Amino acid sequence: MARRRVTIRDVAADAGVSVTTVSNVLNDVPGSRLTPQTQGRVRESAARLGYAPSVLAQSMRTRRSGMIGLIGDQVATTPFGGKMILGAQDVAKAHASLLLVVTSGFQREIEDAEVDQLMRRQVDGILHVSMFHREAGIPKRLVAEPIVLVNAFSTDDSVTWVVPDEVTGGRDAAQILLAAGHRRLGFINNEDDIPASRGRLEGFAQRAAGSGLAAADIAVTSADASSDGGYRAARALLGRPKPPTGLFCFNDRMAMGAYRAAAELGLRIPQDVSVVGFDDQEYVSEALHPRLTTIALPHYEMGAWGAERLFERIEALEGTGPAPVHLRLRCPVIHRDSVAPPADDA
Amino acid sequence: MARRRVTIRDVAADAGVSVTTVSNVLNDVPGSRLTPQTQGRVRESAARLGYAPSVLAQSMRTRRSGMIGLIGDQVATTPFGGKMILGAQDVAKAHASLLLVVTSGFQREIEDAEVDQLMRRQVDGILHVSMFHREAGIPKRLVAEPIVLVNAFSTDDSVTWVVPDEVTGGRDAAQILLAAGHRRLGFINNEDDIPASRGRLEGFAQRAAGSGLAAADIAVTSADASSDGGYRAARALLGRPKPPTGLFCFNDRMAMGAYRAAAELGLRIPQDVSVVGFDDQEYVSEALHPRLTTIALPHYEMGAWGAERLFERIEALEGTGPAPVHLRLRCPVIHRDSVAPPADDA
DNA sequence: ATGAAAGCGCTAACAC
DNA sequence: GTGTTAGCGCTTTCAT
Repeated sequence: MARRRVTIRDVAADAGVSVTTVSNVLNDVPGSRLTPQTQGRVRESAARLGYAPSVLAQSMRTRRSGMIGLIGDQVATTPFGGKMILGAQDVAKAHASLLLVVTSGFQREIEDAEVDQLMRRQVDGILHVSMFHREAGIPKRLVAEPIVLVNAFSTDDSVTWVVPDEVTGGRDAAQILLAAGHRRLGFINNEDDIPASRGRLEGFAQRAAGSGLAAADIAVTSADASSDGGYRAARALLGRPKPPTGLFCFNDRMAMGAYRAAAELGLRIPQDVSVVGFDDQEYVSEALHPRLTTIALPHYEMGAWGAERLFERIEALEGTGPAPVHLRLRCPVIHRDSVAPPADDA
Repeated sequence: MARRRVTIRDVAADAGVSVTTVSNVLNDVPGSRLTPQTQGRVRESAARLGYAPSVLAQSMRTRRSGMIGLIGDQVATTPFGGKMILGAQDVAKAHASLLLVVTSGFQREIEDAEVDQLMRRQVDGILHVSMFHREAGIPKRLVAEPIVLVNAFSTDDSVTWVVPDEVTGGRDAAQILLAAGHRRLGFINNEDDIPASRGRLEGFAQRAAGSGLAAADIAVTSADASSDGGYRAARALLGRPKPPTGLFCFNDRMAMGAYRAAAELGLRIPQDVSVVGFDDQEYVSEALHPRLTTIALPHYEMGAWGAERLFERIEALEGTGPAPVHLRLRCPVIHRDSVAPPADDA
């Protein structure tokens, strides 16, 4: 991008005014009273010359780069990561900012180096986004800088973060099944002990217990969070003497396995078993047949909310910004075709 | 990120030398002969003070921002887009550069505005990446700037681009089936007339015809490129009197539908029908049962290759860069479990 | 109502 | 071997 740029000087010369004036009219600076004629002349020159201010030079003076850094563990590669990026990007755009995206790949060393890069480029703030809901420490150099955690939380209360509300999600899943009339529920959880599995279980168990169901009618198992894991667990669960008629799966992929298990057992969905997934994963929940009823993760919203909070802190420049906020964002229920009332003889 | 930065001046003062010396040491400038002692002192001061040069200031002087712009139609959101970004990012990193990612959402107006943003920020070059293989015009303001098209081609020969080699992919798909011994082939194509559907068909037809099969034994249909579309087409195809034993689907999602059709028809995969997909879409090709044999799209590689070419052009600064190159990148075959020899009585 | 000039942090001629 | 200095393109006091 070498070609000689048009600078503010060129415009000034062309309009026969000083650079100050050009700057003042183009940024319509509050205190300055320019005659309409001058303004007109300047704008006309700028337009005719195709002048576009150098953001670099501006940043240098104003000490605001108009960029926010987005550092993710792997975020760019994952289908969900993209949504968070998009949310952040849209908000950044509204604040005349751009996103500088870097990836750390979970390694602290790389993360530090990337953070370094971002700082050297004077980003105005940092969005630290995680691929999956987890706890995250923030690099020591970043405390005191504007930063917000997206899809991750911190035990350090001074940092702002947003995560999905897994508990309510689990509760909603149970509720969908209960509302359809199911009296024997099953939950196939992820065997990894992570916030998502813990939260979804908590919500599910809470709601199920609160429904007056006998403990024997609430089955919880866990398996590898994959299609195969879901298949095996569902196979076992649905093969029991009095199998659940309403099945909640930790995620859509496990639900995919459950579909296969049901088919092999001669069980139709939703006539014989109802299934609820989680994640609303593109190309799977829609592609399954029947289309999967599921709970969506609010990725776009988390990205957008995080960016919004970040700009708040940035724009409270120098001053003491707003107090840190922690948000558990509601996971929307997506009703599709995999839930129906249980068969009468169930 | 307001906090007073350590500048080169601070280091110079601390080390008792001039800023030039600091600059020379830290960038180990070729022509300059510094005593080891000076070097040591400077480095020590820099380290102790935690000095990190301002990339902004550097860019201003050197007229290189160390950033490349990545503009995508929707790229950040899609699972494949992430891979391209990652490829580009890795290469950028190797060139001490960062990616400025913007999204145009297919609207020319927005694209122009975003490009504008990028230019104003003095990106060193632009990667124009498409969500799916297509033809793309490049914004008029960008001719003459370093730019390369990723996953898109241009009829304008002066621009460098890279796309997947769909034809060879289609040929490979046919080859997999043929090699397994199938003598009745079917291809469920995407009904949209796009480079991917055209190319895959061309390759498939070519190879199939070259195998000596009777035209009657080569069935080609097309449908909506979704799970449902695949289902319907497969249902029709496999329901024929002498159905194909080897089925190639335009993409993995259609293959997903074909699995369902086969199941309903009482056909086992791969014993009764072999299936080959395309795209190697995460979470679907692996999650299907049996795991889907497919042709992968080289997204990461396209991103990386494109970035590499871009840096070539950028680094051939001012001089006449290398001639534009056009590449059709081979799509790797992923052998999994959905292909087997046809049953003897087939 | 407009302009001169300082300076943001750095690099690169050019002196010494 | 090392230092002085002039910008890169812009914003912002402070004069006038």
